[in-house]
Amino acid sequence: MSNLIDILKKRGFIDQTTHEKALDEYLETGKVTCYIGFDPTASSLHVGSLVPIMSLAHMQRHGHRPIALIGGGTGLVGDPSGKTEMRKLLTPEMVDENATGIKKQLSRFIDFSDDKALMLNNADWLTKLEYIPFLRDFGRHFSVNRMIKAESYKMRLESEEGLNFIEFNYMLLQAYDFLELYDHYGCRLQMGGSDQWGNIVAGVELIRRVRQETVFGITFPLITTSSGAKMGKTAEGAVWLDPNKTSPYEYYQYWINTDDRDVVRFMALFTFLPMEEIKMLEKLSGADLNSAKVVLAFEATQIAHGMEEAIKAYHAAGRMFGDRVISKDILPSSSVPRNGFEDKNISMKLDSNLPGLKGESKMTESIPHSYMEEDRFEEGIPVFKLYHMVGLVNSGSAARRLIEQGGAYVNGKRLESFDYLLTNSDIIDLEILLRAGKKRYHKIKIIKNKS
RNA sequence: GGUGGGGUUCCCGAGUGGUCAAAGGGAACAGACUGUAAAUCUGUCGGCGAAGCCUUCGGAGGUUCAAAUCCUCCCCCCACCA
Repeated sequence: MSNLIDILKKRGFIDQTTHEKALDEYLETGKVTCYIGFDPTASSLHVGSLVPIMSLAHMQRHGHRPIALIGGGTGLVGDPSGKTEMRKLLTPEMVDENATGIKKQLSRFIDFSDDKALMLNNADWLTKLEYIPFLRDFGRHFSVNRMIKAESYKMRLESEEGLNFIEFNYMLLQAYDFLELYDHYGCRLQMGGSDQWGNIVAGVELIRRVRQETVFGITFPLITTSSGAKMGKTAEGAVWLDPNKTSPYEYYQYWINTDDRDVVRFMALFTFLPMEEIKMLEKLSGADLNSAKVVLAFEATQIAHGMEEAIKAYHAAGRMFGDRVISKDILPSSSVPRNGFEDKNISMKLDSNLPGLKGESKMTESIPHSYMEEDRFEEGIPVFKLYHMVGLVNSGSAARRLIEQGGAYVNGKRLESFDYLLTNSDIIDLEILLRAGKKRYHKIKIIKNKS
């Protein structure tokens, strides 16, 4: 009854499956092995990859063995599926480097100890393939007539840019991956984004042809925000899972800014909270949803960056935007602090985790910040330059615009002129708080000069 | 290899000698309204301490008082033909 497919379906993970009935039965047979491929196109995964990651985590939680397959080999070719443009070819060095980063991140979501999950790299077998034997053994099973009809190639076939041969090969390689994992790890289920359907089916058919066995595929829907944007994109670019590329505070903020219409859907996809509780959120509307967004942000941050970082981000947000009391009735399973700063237990817990620092001072570090020496303010610094320096805007011109449009605040006070001179008198408790627009903050921490 | 069509600011896309930092749209940013939401309206949207100046229209040269626009060579993409 609590079949995994049902659960994934309810949480919104499933777009299509191959032979659903047989797949259902297969998943009931006990511990099964499934895999998803990850492209090593960057040194970090981002929010857009969260659906596959979470689905592997769900698999593991239900006693199955996930394989995260790093596409070190396929990354050398580049998947054209659903892409309007050809991807830049990666060098082997880049692929290796990126694979390392990705591995680290996946470990936060999936437990790789004791072979409870595996991390493999298809470079291990793909780079050893020999052209002629490969063509003879596997190429003959692929119909070009069929391939060019595949939805995943369609966009490129119809585009100006076209599709070149190396990319056209991609499908064969991914199909071969599946076969390899089937042969060596008994893996009979491949999952992936909806753009992977063609590649997955190619693998299913290859295995049927060369091994006379049935294997399965599941695709996830492409997750977009209600405003139509791809998941995980902001003006600054992707929202990364690597805390050095996107800080936990920014990560938390990303989720806080979720569209009202997406809260329930995202909660189901990106947290592990029980569906019964998530369902209850449907009753909320208007500003009440903001409490739910706090829980969403907290849970998502906790999963990706750990409890400490989640709590820090939560408190930082509370200081900047005001604390929000979250009723116990909302998502009771969440361990989110529910009373803002009043929650003594949380504060104490935090203190004990951070030896040598008082909870509060450590917490503020969550907000983007930088350090400057006190004597730089002796003669004063033009405020628009400072905005540029700390990266709140991309140029002096942008800073001027921001200030002239009334979007810049220093220590909570709106700036009147772009060339206001910041001096010692603007330093409060060794800090200067810069704000750009409604919700971007940057804190300058002053380093006292030894006199 | 041949023929034709293309490469414009973040993206799409107009512009065929000066009035072009380059129409229009999208994205983005700011303000107002709000709930750190959406929608809407308004403004901004290459750089420079901003007067004016500097850099930009695939790349390198050239013609011209003046080039995104004309000429030469090169690179890349697409279509058809081989």
